[in-house]
Amino acid sequence: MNTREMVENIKEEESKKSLNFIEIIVEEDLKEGKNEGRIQTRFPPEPNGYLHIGHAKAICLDFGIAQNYGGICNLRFDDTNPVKEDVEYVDSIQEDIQWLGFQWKNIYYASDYFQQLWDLAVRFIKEGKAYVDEQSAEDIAKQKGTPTLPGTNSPYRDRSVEENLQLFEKMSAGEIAEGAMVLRAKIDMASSNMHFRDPIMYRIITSHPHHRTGYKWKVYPMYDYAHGQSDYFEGVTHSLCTLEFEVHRPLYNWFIEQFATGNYAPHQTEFNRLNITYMVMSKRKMLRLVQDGLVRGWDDPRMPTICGLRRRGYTPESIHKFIGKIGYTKFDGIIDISLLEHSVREDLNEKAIRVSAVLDPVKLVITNYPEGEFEMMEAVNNPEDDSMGMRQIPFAKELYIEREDFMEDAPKKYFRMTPGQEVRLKSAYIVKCTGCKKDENGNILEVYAEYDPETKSGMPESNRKVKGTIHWVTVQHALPAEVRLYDRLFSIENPGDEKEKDFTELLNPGSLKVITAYVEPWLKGAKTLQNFQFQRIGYFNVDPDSTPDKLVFNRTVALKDSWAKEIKK
RNA sequence: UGUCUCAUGGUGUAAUGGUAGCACUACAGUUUUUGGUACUGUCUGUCUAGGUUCGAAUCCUGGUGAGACAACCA
Repeated sequence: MNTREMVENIKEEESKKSLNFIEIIVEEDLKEGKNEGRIQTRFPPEPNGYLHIGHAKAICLDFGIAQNYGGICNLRFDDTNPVKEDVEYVDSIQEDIQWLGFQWKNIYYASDYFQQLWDLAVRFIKEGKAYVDEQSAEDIAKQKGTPTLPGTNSPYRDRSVEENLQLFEKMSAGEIAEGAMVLRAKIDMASSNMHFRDPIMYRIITSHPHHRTGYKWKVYPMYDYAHGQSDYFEGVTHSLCTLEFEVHRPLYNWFIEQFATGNYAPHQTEFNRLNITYMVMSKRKMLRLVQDGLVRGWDDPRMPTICGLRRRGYTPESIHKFIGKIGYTKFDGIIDISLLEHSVREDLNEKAIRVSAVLDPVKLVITNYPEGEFEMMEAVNNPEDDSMGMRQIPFAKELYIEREDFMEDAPKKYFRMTPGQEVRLKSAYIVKCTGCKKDENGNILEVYAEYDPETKSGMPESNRKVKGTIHWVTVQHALPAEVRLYDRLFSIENPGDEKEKDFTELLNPGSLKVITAYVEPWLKGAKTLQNFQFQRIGYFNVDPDSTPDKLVFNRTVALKDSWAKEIKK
């Protein structure tokens, strides 16, 4: 293929790649010359919890759009509610975004705009578009009506501008008790959109310090008021958020229209939020898992948090692959978890060193192998990638093999160790099983086999066709390691029951099993969070809990396993 | 008996009036120093009834179904 053809191919590939509906909107805006061809997005988390896989979807979009269309993406903390927020979360959010491989242009805080927002609120009051209400929260809720019934006006709705101004000043000065007054926008209590029924713009919070401004402010702006204005202040062109904010959009626009001048206005577009089968993904529930001690922390490998996934062994690339597969639409669906698991396998298959680890050991004695001797075998690190090289592993007379790799009376389709059958010991010799020793209850104590010295891996005779290959470690050299078998991410068995019952009752109870396994001796020096594939078992990484004396592995995900069914037949 | 939004195989997603395609799952086969990986194949789809059009998944109308909205949360 010549260069021109290659270029044509690439062009063709590019044109085949279909755009999602948001990219189409962006391209159209660009074509129409909106905002002078400027593209600006933001990722606006509230620092009240750790980022999870659902945020990764938003992050990939916010940062991705900016990257692909020559725009910028800022990180903005939506920190307008000091009751729930903390610097701990501010730090973890930054770490996780960077771990995913994204870098914001600027870092902003909604709290940076408190003065600006307050001044603007005063302007709203002066223009008769806002008023101070001193009813209780219950009364305000009652007057709000229901989605099918219009609301009624507050008795304080028609205060004079002067009085409103005075009261708002008092609220802001800390002279009014928390909950006693709020500032509301004066819109339409009969609107068919609940959010237009005089939404609250400011509430008093004096009981909690703000993580950045301390006790300086006594009143804090609400989301609907603060978010759109912040977007406007920053020059955001595309404000991307999830579907549940769809009904907020008219209000988002209304607030901006009240004061915006010129041609520029940010535009909100909503996409479907990420749902994965069985996965617990609400911040509230995740907080409970942490607080109730059901997990070891936000980075517990069963958590769907970014840091949990990282500790579990997920790579940033695997998460990108996953997000790339699910797409952005307006359809509120639920992704099968197998797509996520496939994405990690796909990535780790190319990166993880293959390692022998015996999880449920039974002793195999090579009866014709010299006593007390051992030799080093060369093992391929990764058959998918020669550049990952080879490693040396010891071989000796006494080995551990997987208990399930021996069957005394085997069915036809069983290709592993059974008396009279040849099997290959991975990277070593072909051996022929000769029998086993059992206790009085029929439990297998030892398995016996004879090796063929001509079949050492790499020698011509080793090319002999043998149906089965099994993994092994030597009794003498093998390293015991703690292996944490995480079934799945923390999951609920039956999401349908969620509303009826306490969700902690619905959690998958068997999601963590800790066992001791025997691994290749060189793993003692393995680095934390490094990924391995344990032959035929799954992908594992070295947990940060490991010490020089004790290796700890987490199972990232099991290998796709089709042979259990084969044997049944 | 409100407003907004959505509806393509089991799941997710393309086709932007012109051949319904891709991925996951499931199943079958080929290769293989692990039955993994890789490759090949099979099954399965436009919610419904009308209309516009030479032609509709796509546009229009009516049904049906699903989700969001009634926090001093974001």
